[in-house]
Amino acid sequence: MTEPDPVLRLLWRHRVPAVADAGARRGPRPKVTLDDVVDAAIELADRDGLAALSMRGLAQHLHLGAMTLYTYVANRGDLVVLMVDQVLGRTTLPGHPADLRERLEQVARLQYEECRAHPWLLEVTGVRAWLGPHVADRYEWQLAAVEGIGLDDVEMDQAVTLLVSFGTGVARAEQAVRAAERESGMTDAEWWEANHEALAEVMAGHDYPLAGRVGTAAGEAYQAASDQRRELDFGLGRIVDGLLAHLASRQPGRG
Amino acid sequence: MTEPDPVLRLLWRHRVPAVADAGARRGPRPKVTLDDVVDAAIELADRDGLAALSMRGLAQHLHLGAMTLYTYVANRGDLVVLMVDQVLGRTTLPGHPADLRERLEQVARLQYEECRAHPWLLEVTGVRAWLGPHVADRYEWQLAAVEGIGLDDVEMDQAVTLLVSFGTGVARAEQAVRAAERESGMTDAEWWEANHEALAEVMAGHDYPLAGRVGTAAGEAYQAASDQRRELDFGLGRIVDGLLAHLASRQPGRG
DNA sequence: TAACTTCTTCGTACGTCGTACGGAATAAAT
DNA sequence: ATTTATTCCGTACGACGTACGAAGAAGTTA
Repeated sequence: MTEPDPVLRLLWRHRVPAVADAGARRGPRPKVTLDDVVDAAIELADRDGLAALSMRGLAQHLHLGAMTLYTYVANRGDLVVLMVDQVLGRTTLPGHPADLRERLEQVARLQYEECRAHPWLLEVTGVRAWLGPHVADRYEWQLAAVEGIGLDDVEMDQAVTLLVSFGTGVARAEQAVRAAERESGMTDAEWWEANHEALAEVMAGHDYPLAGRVGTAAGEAYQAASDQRRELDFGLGRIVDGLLAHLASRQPGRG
Repeated sequence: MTEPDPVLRLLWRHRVPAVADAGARRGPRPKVTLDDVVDAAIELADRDGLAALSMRGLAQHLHLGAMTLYTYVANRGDLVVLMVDQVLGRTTLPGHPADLRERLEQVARLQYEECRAHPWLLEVTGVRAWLGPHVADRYEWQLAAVEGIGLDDVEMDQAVTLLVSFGTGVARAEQAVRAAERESGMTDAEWWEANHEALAEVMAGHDYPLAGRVGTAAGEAYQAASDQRRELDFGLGRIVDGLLAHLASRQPGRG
């Protein structure tokens, strides 16, 4: 058996009294708080993405030497863990509507909006679930949306996962477009303008009847960036239909 | 207007005759082919993940100097683009079953299996869609599964996106667990063994009735790694139910 | 007051990464 | 034989995360 992960104490620092009131401590007064560090990291990640968040850059933003950050956080991975929990804590969780459809949709839409507001959440990988207080709060809130509607425990988890992963997926597709634009420095339209000629030449003799027709239609429909939500609406409609039908098949007369 | 992206010619190299038959060329005979380079990169990414794939490591694997790779590929990003298209080309696309439900499910399951076989696909970001021949083939194949079932063009794209992003999402959740295990060097069970005590201490006084109950149930159910597919089955069942219901509401009597 | 302890701050340095640059080697074209 | 196009690759630069240890600040103790 190994030692427990020290990041746990940091994650729960605001809810564990013994950690919160540090009392009189030796050494120089810290220039900033851990909250400041994590907030600044979130700010930079919001602006430039998680990959562009460097320890040096963060330190400079806080007017600190690079290595000073390591008094607050053991390593970059732990910083990301703290960022995730802290940013989840910012959104106040709305109450669950009485209408079941609205309740289920809200779970997915909240996830979608949060990933839109903080796209770097989509870049986070390798993080053990169930770590921080706000992550736990969030899971509890999500489960409350599907509590008492006729699902067993495993199905509750599956339903939440389905809704959450769909909201995340739509946000990810949207973010992929923006990431490609940022990386190449040109919008989709500009890329097409610059490449459609070469693409036509290179694809000469290869037909994609469906992809050509549908891709064009979808491309035009999604021209207005705000219309990305149509995909969210469509998929969410189908998913919730499916979930409600599943419940109805269990205990007819409800829902 | 800027120049067309040179990676297009590389992507379509096997389908454009003028590119394929290089003819007599000057200079030393290349030690390897571009296909060799990309195949080796796929092999390394399969083993260690995309983040661990370095140009130096790949070059060493091919018994080349590090900078030699740049005669085959302009930069690492282009290499990843080529990897994606090339790995998609490896899976032979099955025919579409007559049964509509099976047809829809197959789209999602193929995506899931492919992401399981090549988890680094989940790490790929910022890639412009619609680039390579195999990506185009794939999109065409996916659309064929939903062609002629009563959806308009935009809905066809939405339905495919829904199925594909669900398959990807389940694979991603699965991969997240494996990534956390690899990164921390301990399995979920080992992590729990080492941390449940500290976690209980730090969470003292905070109740998560639903999360505790459901998380435990889900954790036990998913103990056997193969049971991750239960989530795929559940979600896919609901999604396809919803899609079929949507079609039925359009033109009753079909399905 | 002086010594000790503990804590924060941070400069230096190492090994990694992608890749810009330029030169050497090679083979076809002239 | 010379020119030209191409492959190969050693060196080097600026980023990255972070190990290490010194310098200094503030509380504790003698």
